[in-house]
Amino acid sequence: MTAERAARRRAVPAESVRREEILAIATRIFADKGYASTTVREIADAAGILSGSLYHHFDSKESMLDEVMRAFLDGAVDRYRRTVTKGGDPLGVLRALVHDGFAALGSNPAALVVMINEFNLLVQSPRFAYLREGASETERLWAGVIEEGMRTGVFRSDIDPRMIYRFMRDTIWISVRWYDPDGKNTIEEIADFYLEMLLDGIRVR
Amino acid sequence: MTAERAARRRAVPAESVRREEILAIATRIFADKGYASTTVREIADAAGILSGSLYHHFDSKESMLDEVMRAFLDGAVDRYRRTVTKGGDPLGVLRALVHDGFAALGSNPAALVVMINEFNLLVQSPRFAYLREGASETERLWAGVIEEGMRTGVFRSDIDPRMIYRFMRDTIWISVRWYDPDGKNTIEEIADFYLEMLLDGIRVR
DNA sequence: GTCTATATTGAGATAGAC
DNA sequence: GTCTATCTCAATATAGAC
Repeated sequence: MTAERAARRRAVPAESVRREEILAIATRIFADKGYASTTVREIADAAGILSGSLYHHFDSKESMLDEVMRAFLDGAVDRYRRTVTKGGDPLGVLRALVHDGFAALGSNPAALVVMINEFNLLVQSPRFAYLREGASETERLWAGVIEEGMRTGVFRSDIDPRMIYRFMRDTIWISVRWYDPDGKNTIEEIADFYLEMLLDGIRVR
Repeated sequence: MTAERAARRRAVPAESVRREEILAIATRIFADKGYASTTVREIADAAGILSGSLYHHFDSKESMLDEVMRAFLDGAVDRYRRTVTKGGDPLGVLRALVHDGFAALGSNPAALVVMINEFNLLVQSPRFAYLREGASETERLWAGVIEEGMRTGVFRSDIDPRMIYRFMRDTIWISVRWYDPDGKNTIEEIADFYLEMLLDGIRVR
């Protein structure tokens, strides 16, 4: 009942296909120009309607951003949770997590660009507090696997596991800035290149 | 004479200490809130003056951003150029470049945050075309060293050198988001941790 | 679900006094 | 070098017709 009441508070049911179209358009423009520099008029233009008509679908410009971020973060954290719950040897689980991260990137690059660009600004606002929670849970899941690998002697333990986690998270996420879906490497190949580099390094021994 | 004429075209000589103070303040606020979401009134407030008075020092809000980015990028590229010109074995040069990158980060974290956050938006504007040139020269310098290392058999050559470069550049730059100048690790220590990870990997063999 | 028309606010920037 | 006062424009959002 709570969900039903929440849905009624919106301008229109969340399942509308038109709504999803507009949201995808908005995400792309947010990614290209930055959220603050995007005007509702631009979004409306790209959707082929007038700016006022947007407010039939959404409460505000901020609501659009909110939905995009929530959906993307939820999707990513879900993947990580499932992978860690499934369990296995730390090396295999870490490999799977890296592939999860790149898969989330590939599933909606524009949404990830927006999240990376706006994260620091948004976590300061109460409305976007869930971003901090999602980031915390992700760190717990990833760092836990790295620590277990250190305990069982699979990973070297002379570097702070949380620092390793941060370097990994940032490296994977930020690659969305140069990743080209139509380029010569698939997202899985890039994930494997990264894993090669991460696990064995670039030096010949 | 050209430089003198250019200086006169500005509102006030570029050497003014007050000017540099205001620029540092603006940089910090740009980094915290994003350039587009920062108002000239906020900058003026933080500087203890009224917004109109800013225009005695700067032509526009965009001019402030321009000066910050230009100074930071020039400083970084200068370091890289010097290091590569000095030469040496590829492994040593790459180590030095990584330390250069982290040193640039440490020299002005706020400016780097602004550059990372606004880069994609700004390179689209003619005024900020120099960003693209700086990025290109950096890529040429770094990728050249990596390629030489591959030729001489120091680095593995089964991964595209430009992909290695991108992963490295992004990983170093983006760490400014969690780097804490008052934290327990110095910027040199973080650089060494990163080099350990990059060169030999995290897997025990 | 979209349009017309408009209310309202807040932004960057300027002119001239001190 | 800063302040007072203000211009001008563009942005989000709303109300009601179709």
